[in-house]
This record gives sequence, C-alpha cells and structure tokens, in this order.
Amino acid sequence: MNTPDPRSPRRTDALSRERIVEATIEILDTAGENGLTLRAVTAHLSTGRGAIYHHVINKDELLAAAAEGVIGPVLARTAGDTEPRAAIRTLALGIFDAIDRHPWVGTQLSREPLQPAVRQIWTAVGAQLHRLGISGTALSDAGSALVSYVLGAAAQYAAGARRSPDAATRQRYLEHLAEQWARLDPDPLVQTSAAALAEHDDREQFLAGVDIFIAGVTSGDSGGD
Amino acid sequence: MNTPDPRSPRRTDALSRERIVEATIEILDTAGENGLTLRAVTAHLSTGRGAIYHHVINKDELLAAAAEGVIGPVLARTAGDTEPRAAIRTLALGIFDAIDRHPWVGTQLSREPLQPAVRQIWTAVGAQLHRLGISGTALSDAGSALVSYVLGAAAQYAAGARRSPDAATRQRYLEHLAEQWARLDPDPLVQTSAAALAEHDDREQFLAGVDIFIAGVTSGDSGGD
DNA sequence: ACCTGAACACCGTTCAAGT
DNA sequence: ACCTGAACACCGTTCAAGT
Repeated sequence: MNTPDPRSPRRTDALSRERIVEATIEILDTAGENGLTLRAVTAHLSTGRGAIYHHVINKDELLAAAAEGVIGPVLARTAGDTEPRAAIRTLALGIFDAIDRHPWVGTQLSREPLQPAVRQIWTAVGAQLHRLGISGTALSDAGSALVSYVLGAAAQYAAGARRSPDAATRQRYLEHLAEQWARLDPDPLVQTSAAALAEHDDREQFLAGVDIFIAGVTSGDSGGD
Repeated sequence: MNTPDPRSPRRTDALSRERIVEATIEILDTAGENGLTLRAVTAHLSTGRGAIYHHVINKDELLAAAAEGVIGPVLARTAGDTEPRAAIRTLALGIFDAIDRHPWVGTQLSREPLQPAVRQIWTAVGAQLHRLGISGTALSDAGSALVSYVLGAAAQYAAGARRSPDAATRQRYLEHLAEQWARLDPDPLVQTSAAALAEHDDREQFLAGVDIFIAGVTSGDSGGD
C-alpha cells in the first residue's frame, strides 16, 4: 500500500495471499478452529476449491500465516516501550489479550514452535532481556523460559475459556481441584489457597506468573558461568 | 489384577476401555497424532468400527484417557520425594521425559486444560509448593505459573523435535534467530548469547527454566497479601 | 497464469442388523 | 449387552479442463 510494486496489481478484486489470510482469520474468529475448512474459505471468497493452492502450500501454512497476521501487529505496537521490565509485561499482556480475543492463536503458536510468529516473539523477548543486562547462556535460558511460559499459559487460559463458555463447568473443575488440595493437608492454610484458586482472574494470574519469572531472572545469577 | 471384582471378567479377550486405551497409546507412539484414526484402533483390536463407542464417548475422550495413561504413572513414581525443591525438579523432569518419549502428550495436555491428567499435575505441583511454605493467592499464582511453564515448554520442545527429526532444519532455525538477535545490538555480548542459543540441550534448558521459577517464587514474597 | 469444480482418498460417527 | 460393517456426512488435496 506504500511502495510501488513491479507487479502492479490491477484488480483489487483478484485473489491474493493477503485476502486469503484475511478470510481465514475471519472464519477462525467466528467459527473456531473446527470451523476452518478450505471449503469455508473458498465459499467466503466465492471461488473454486483449488484456487487457494495457487497462493498457499496447504492448510498448515494458512494457519501459520493467520497467526502471524494476529501476532505481528501486537509486537509492532509494543516495541517502543521504555523500562525493560515494563516492556516485558506489556509484551506478555499484549500476547495474552490477542490470544484471548483469538483463542485459536494459542493452540497454533504452541503447536508449531518453528513458525514465523513464534520467532518474532523470541526476538522481542530476547531484546528486552538483553536490556536487563542478561547475556550468554543465561539469556537463552531466560528467553526460552519466558517464551514457553507466555505461550503455554495463554494457550491454556484460552482453551479453558473456549471449552467452558458457561462459567459453570469451569467453576466445578476448580472446586474439584480445591477439594483435592484440601484433602492433602489438614492445614487451614491449604483451605485458603484452594479457595483463592476458585476466585482468581485469569489475566491477573497470568501477569503474576510473568512477575515470578522476572523476579527469578533478576534475583542473583541463576548459576551461569 | 489385585482385588476381586463383582463383575468378573471371564474373557481376557473381550473388549474393554483399558485395552482400547492401550491400543491408542501404541498407535500414537508409532504413527503419531495424524496416524490415530478410529479405523486404525479398531483394526489394531480386530473389531468393528462402531465397537469402541460402547466404551468411550468419542475420539477426544480417547486422547484424554491416553494422556492420563502416560502421565498418571509418572506422577505416582515421583510422589515420594523428600526436599520440595528437588521434588519439583523431579516432577518437572518426569513430565518432560514422558512428553519427549510420547510427543502427542504435550499437544494434548496444553490443548485441554480441564482433562484429568492436567488436574493430577496441578495437584502434585500444589502439594510441593505448599511444602515450600507458600499459601493463599501466592500458591495459586505460583502453581498456575509452574504448570503453565512445564506444559508449554515440554509441548514446544516435543513439537520442535517432532517437526524437524533431522537436526538440520532445527539448526537453521536457531541460526536465523541468532542472526536477528545479533542485528539488534552491536554489543559483542549479544553475539555470545546468540551462539549459546544454537548449542543448548533441550533438557538442561528446560530445567534451567524450572530453576528460574523456583528462584522467583522463593525470592521475597511476590507482593501477595 | 490463474481459476474452476468434479473426483479421489480419506475421515468420525451412527445405526439397523446380527449374536 | 455387545458387536458388526455398511452408510452418512463430511474432510484436504489433486488435476483435467476451461478462460
């Protein structure tokens, strides 16, 4: 849209990788992962079934491109922050919120660690950790841990929300878990902990995890040579 | 096998939920997630296609039961440890190794947070954190963070290993990532960090992440009242 | 070059019919 | 009660034929 292109695209109407990815995101958002079929995509674009194979290798690439379409803008938006710790929080919350709005992104990111979107997250996290003064093995360890946590947690929260849209089954699950904890120990503190479990807010709990991480990374060298 | 059962199973030959789950695990291990079809399961058991629907609701329940069949014994084996920190490490490594041997378990656990296997992990982790003297909101925050990290990381390592069985594409990915990092900053320390990334051992890096977590949980109260 | 849509080789799940 | 296997309603992907 900004630079002139040698292959001037005459028809705004024509099929393109970009339009296909757009349609894919729309379908995933409205119909969910199970609703994404190539038939749905081609119907949405009112074209033939085989048409998209001229622009995309297969369904897997389509999913990876859709995830990149969601995550890319989030990373770009949070890039200009100031203090490293705050930047990491902003970054993590940005990804969390994006996955919360597009639950399928969570599944996709943790299933394919080699896809472009995950590499972008790695790069962004690595940059902030470096600004915290971490380097060498400690940097790759901390980066790996943080990326794993962010993707794993966000995917699970999103899956949990997706699976039990009524808060009822979710509540039942947490209560069952609390019961099992309470049974492990007569200590009244355990009862309190179990109760806390059932009353938490996902987003706050996610951020608390990020803070545990930052504390662990900052508090003394973790033994690296 | 140990206690007499009211419903005495005369025929060892007969179909049962247990035998179906066994066959499912075997197929997942040898043919992968994509290789698990109900046709493969029924062929393996030399029975009709509809037979398993008398013992299991659908394919999703089959996958959850298979995951529980792998994770359950791991948790039972590591239950009797002594020092809480060591117990958490043993627990985490046990899950990591199990997912490394059965990559499909990683995908399954992070996709379905409400399944029995995940609840068992939660319970085990919660017990050890409690023994560390953590309670209340701090316990549910720390538990959530640790479970998310363990499942997310293990799933991603397993997916990475599954996707690039030849170390070549994996190496290429890490080198690309290292390049991007190196470009972010002229600092020679960044170069070292990038190099460290390409030479790591998955299992060691995973354990380093667990240690970061334990450090973050232990170092001062994370602000919880 | 790009698109069409019928055809292919599969799926998970159901259900009348058997034992 | 449990099992069978044909049938149903889908899939992703391919490919000759069109423009």
